Amino acid sequence: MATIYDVAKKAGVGVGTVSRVLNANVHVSPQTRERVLLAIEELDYQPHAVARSLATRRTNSIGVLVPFFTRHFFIEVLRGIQDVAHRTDQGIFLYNVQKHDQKETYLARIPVERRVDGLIVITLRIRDGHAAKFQKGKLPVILVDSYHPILPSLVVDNAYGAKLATEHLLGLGHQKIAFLNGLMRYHASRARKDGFEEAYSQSGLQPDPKLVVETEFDRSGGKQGMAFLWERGARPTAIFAASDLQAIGAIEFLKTKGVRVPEDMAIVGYDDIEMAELLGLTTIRQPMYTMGAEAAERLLGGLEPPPTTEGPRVYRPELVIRESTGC
Amino acid sequence: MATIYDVAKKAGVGVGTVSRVLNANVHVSPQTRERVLLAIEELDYQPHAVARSLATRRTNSIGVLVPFFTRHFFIEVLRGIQDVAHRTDQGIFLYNVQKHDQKETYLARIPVERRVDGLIVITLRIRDGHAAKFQKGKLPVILVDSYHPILPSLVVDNAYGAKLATEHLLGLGHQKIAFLNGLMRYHASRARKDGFEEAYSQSGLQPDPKLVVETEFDRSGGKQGMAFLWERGARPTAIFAASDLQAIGAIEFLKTKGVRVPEDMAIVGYDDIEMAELLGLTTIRQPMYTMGAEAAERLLGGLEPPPTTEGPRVYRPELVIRESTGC
DNA sequence: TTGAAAGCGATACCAT
DNA sequence: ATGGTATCGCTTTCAA
Repeated sequence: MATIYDVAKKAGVGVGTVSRVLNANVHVSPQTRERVLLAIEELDYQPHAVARSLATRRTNSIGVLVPFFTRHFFIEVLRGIQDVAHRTDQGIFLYNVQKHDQKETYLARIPVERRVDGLIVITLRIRDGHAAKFQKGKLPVILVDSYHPILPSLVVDNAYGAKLATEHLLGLGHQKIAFLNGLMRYHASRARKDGFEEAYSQSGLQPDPKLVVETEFDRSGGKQGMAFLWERGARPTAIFAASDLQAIGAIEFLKTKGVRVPEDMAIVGYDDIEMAELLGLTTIRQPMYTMGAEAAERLLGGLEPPPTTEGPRVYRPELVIRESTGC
Repeated sequence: MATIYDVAKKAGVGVGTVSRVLNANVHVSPQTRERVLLAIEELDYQPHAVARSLATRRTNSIGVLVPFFTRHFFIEVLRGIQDVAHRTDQGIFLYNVQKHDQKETYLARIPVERRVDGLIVITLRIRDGHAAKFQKGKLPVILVDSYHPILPSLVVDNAYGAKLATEHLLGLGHQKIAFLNGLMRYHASRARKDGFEEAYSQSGLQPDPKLVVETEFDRSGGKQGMAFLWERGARPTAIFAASDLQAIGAIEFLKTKGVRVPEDMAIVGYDDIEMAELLGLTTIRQPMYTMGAEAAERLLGGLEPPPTTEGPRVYRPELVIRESTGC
């Protein structure tokens, strides 16, 4: 494999000159540049990325720390990241977290290992200890769909999303709306609860606590949650589920009871996964691609100190109306 | 940031010794090892990955070149790769191809840039020129769901998959089976056509060419393909679609015609995407996770010269029977 | 067992 | 404008 020395020798110049040509440095005469370029061509030379990184102290790549369980969300965010990364000629280093301890080891290692110039953390919650280290350390970090007061964060307004969904249902004339929320240990669930209640109170109505249940965000969560409500005797006319998967699970359960959507029951999901469109599920869409792109842009653009006081960048989700709410 | 020199100084030893401790080299006395370990601890030292790579000429990471359009397939394969990569402490460098020219630039650059120790190419077809370069060059490559005679390849037996699907339908008594195939420029489509025909001929029947159509692998492809057959007057009793998305598109079209699945029409898809389970779609499942894991294992395990004569490793897909074929 | 020094392949400063 | 050389942070001989 040819090195910069081989090129220099072949072109009859010093390595410094070759480097200048490589880096589009102005201080090189057209003739020499030509000679160097020729030598590069003949040797089929390409600079060694690792050596270059060591010298420049830049790796030209960003790390993405991601939990695999958020497939759809992660894929979309990743698409956004990838687009701007590619545009700016940056590589993407993937740190996937499948088990909890992986997160810890990664978080401890990535900053010191310095294999990447910056890190985007998706969905994963960052503890104060790590946050402080990041802030002190020189590795820029940005959180997507996760929030920490001293780190730049991009979050979605969950309360607003829930409010949108609930208002939509209330606007349709529904008064008995079941709420299949996620578990309260997730911040998203708590925020969505607020949004749900706010929509109700603004309409002058009261939500029925008997129609609220908390389950896992997945399909069986929705199924079980709905079953639980049903057994309990609840007979809502509409459902707001905190995830599309929960909504789908609920629909599955309802089907066994002969309840049709949307004829007998209106339903709104959350996430706008691929299936939502297919099933005609009204849902809340989050700007995942945009968040990924903006995260990458901010990471690459400015490595300014994190704007601590600024608070997180908050994105507004939108309501996507489909057949499941009978329109 | 602490370097190995800081550690050496603090421990009162040479950098070589520190390096030996770091790399679990035997030639170091217990006492010195202790001292070094202590210094490392106190300085919170971690070796600089880039510098280490330059010295060892190993990056401890593998590249994954992937087209984003094969989302589900790619995600599953990636999960397999990630599992073994993590186990062997390797990083994953993601090269995503969204536009065609990206593939070319990546393929040209990755080998010389040497940012990774090996490369896994997913689904993308490799031209002879690149293949030859890879074979000559020192960067090990392995193809998943793609085949090139001089490169190690992991492929799925598409003919077999199609045969399984068709046999299933024939076994159910269907004689007029529509085949929504992919475009013939894809190898997969050609192989599946073979499998489709083989199943027929083994059963002593003849497929009706009027029931075969080639479309894109996506949902609208299925919709349009089915519409095309329908307009043409075709009235099959069953459908074999070359992708789940095509199957779903076909179902959507059929719904507009009042044709119910599976009552009026049996249907088999291909891929076993998430939605397939949800919709109760009988389909063909490919061992994606396994292929990813094996690809990574082979890449990391042996960097032996690619077994040219060996031919590709062929995986057998399996039939997953669900409600859409009325069982 | 250990320390010193020579790479690894680039960049960047300092002379010229 | 250009060449020479120190430097980046580590590994790995080579002596001692």
